[in-house]
Amino acid sequence: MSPASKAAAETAKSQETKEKLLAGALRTLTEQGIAKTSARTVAAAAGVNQALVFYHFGSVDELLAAACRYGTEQRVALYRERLDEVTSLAELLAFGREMHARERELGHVAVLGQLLAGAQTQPRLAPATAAGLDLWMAEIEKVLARVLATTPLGEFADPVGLARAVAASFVGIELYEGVDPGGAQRALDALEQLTVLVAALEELGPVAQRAVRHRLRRTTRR
Amino acid sequence: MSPASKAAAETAKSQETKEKLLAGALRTLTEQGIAKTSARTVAAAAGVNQALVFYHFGSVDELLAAACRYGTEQRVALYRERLDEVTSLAELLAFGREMHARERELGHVAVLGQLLAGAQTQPRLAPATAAGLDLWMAEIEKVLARVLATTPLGEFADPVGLARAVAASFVGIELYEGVDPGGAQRALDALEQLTVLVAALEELGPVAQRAVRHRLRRTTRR
DNA sequence: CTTCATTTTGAGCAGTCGCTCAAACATGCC
DNA sequence: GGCATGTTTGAGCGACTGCTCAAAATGAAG
Repeated sequence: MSPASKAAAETAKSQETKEKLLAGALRTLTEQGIAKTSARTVAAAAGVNQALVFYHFGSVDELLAAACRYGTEQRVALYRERLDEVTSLAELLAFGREMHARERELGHVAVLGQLLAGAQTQPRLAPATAAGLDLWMAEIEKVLARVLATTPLGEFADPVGLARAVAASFVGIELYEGVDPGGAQRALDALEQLTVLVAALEELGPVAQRAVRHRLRRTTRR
Repeated sequence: MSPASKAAAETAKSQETKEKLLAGALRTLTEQGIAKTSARTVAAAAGVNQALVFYHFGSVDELLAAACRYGTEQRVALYRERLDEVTSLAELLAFGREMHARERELGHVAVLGQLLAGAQTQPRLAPATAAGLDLWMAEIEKVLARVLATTPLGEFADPVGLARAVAASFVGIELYEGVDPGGAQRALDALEQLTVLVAALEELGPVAQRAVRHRLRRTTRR
């Protein structure tokens, strides 16, 4: 019986092979890229027969979609407790630096980048990629909402939109790092400097803050 | 004689076919994605024989590299004079919005995204992609340097790093737009709001500015 | 018209792709 | 043991890939 038709009744053996394939897919996606990620290469990385890809997942695209969710869930679970401790912009920046350094080794963001690029022209990949990103979004939103609540001008910021911007920009810079590592580092430094500038507003006196607030309200009123 | 060996002596006919192939490559890359961009599909889009790809460019990768530079040069030339008129942050934002809307139709940024993702695992694509992006970087740097010079706290910003950040983030958000258009729009809105906040600093009095400057100097001194 | 370099063509090669399938294997129930 | 269920395997199909090549078409110089 093909597991694609019946969602229930997953034996332990089946689940084990599935996870081998998922891990193999992530490894292949990271190390060889989506161009060289095929049923055969993934199966080889997982140490199983290539026909199992279709037995357990139905198609390569569905395997990749499942791998995207699988990998993202792993990462989010890995970072969640640390993320929950973040309450200030400075802590968020520190966390971002740490995560970037770790992800550069592990290459999971590159996986999201590969899938995002692939989804542009293969609509089947889009839902899974969006879902994988949404897992990140939800976490970032929570942290941003918390951090913004403690910022004097935070009321003008949109945590949802900012979370999207942060995640998407992060993927873009990660991709850029592949062709120009030095330039990408400089981009990150510049963004951090910009964030510090925004954070500096916290130390402004009430008069100056009111001036900024006025300006913001004026431009927000479209 | 294969044009790959001799750079000079390009007849008019040869150049015409080359440009057909370059335009075909851009169209295919935009409409079908890098996954379905092959010698045959590009040649079909260009209306010529597929063997000409190898006669004129030597390989598919070199054709894509040339197409990246070709397309980017076209776009930069298209926007340069308008970019030269930009002198303030507000004008830069307006230009960004206009360019984003136009590129969303034409899809050239998506081409850069496709190549950027492809370059992660196909090192041959990396130099051309980086070069194509550098053409943008140079223009953005010039504008940013001009805009920052008129901003009170601009001395703390790095035009080179910011140009990288802007371009890379733009590509990331453009890719994200493919899987979640609404989210991408919200991301852009949030970034614009953030920029407005920075711009609001221009209206601060000298005392408040000195406070921000002090804070910046302290964190910059690592 | 002949000559000759340049450009174009269609056929073809070796390799990879997603996917299918019948047959072998494993495992627990009677 | 027989039997049924679920899992794994290797071979193979048609389609596509990058690329080569001999032959045909082109067009300017003599």
